[in-house]
Amino acid sequence: MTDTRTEILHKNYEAIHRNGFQGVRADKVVAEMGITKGALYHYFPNKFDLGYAILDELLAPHYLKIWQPFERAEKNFGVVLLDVLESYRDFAKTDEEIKLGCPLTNLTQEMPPLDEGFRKRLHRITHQMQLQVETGLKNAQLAGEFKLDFNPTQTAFFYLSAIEGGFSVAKAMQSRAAFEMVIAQLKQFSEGLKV
Amino acid sequence: MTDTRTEILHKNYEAIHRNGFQGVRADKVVAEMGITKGALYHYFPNKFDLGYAILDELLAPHYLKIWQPFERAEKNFGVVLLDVLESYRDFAKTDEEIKLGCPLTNLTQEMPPLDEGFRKRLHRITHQMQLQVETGLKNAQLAGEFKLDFNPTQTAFFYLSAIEGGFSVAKAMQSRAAFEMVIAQLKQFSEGLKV
DNA sequence: AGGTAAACATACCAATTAGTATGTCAAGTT
DNA sequence: AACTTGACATACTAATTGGTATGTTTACCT
Repeated sequence: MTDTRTEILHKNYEAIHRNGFQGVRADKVVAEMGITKGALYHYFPNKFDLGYAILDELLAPHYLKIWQPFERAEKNFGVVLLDVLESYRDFAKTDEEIKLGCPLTNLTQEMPPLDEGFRKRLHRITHQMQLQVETGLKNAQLAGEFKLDFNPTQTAFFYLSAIEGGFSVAKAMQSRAAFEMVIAQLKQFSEGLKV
Repeated sequence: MTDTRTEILHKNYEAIHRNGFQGVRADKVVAEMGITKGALYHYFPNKFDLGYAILDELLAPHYLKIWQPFERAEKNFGVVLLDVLESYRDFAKTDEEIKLGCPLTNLTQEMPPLDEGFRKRLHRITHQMQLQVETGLKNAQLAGEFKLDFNPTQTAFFYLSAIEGGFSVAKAMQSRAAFEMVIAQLKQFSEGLKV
């Protein structure tokens, strides 16, 4: 059995994913675990710090890990891309996950205007993801994979946008097929970049 | 001076855009207008119906109008695309608007798991937007603009995803430049589709 | 054995929330 | 002139919220 703090983090992460941060009643979440507010406020001073911990300890590591393969891309850029896209597909493999959408995007829509702590953290995670892709693209370009006139920074933003956007549109449409189509198009797009 | 109901709609729309639906205190919003809850509940039976009215009367018409040019696209597809992208840029022309993000995406992340009425409406709006793009792409294809092997449905989803995703990433990064980069890439992508 | 601190539980509270019940007033309608 | 109706305002409530103050228990340390 996992320790209480970790379980509080995970259960509240799920609740946030389902209801949004503002929709979560943190004490009800822990009550469903069979414990009380006492435990919650023992480990976290308040609701926002609980949210920060979820971002720092769960979300950030998870997303950085998904995009990590890019950092080691060179000649094999195409394979790496397929890897990452596969991770994302795994990430949203059930219909329910499609309906809930991307946790990062969810929070990015909800929180930045409301809280500075969330804003900074979401900014940093997104920035790091973008850098990971950009690094991969640059390495691949140096390795001669891509045309020389292409712009790695722009392309990195485009990859991020298309994937996160695809996740979002799939949520709106409640259709995994929509997400798959975006992935297919993204692969095609990447082929077009090759030298 | 505009009538009270319309003003309630607009002011609450802004509040939702800023705080999310769950974050809006509808009575405070009308209080800032100088009126009271009496007026609010006179025109709308409850908070959700107010939300529905905002979707039906403000958001849906707005988005459908933005994407409408596609429905008349043929040989001029490139021009039409520039038109729509320009509308989007207009839509997010201030830094503040970038920071708040796309109202449609915001609500799409927040509401569908919480309420069926929102879910259906957001689904329908997105679906209609996708159809508009798809129609344009098909017409352009028939007019000989595109390669025959391309898939209009997939491409329509891709356009939507990239644009909405670009908006979302720009919000996370608090950078209009990020949005501009995605738009630039999308234009380039479209060039590649041409015959 | 006595003391201390971590890990919770219990009981409570002040503020806020959506929503309601009732009242008022001006503009038509008959 | 009496009556109705639409357009609000005022005052209230029941439920919920995040958060706190105060136990209690168990493990550990000396």
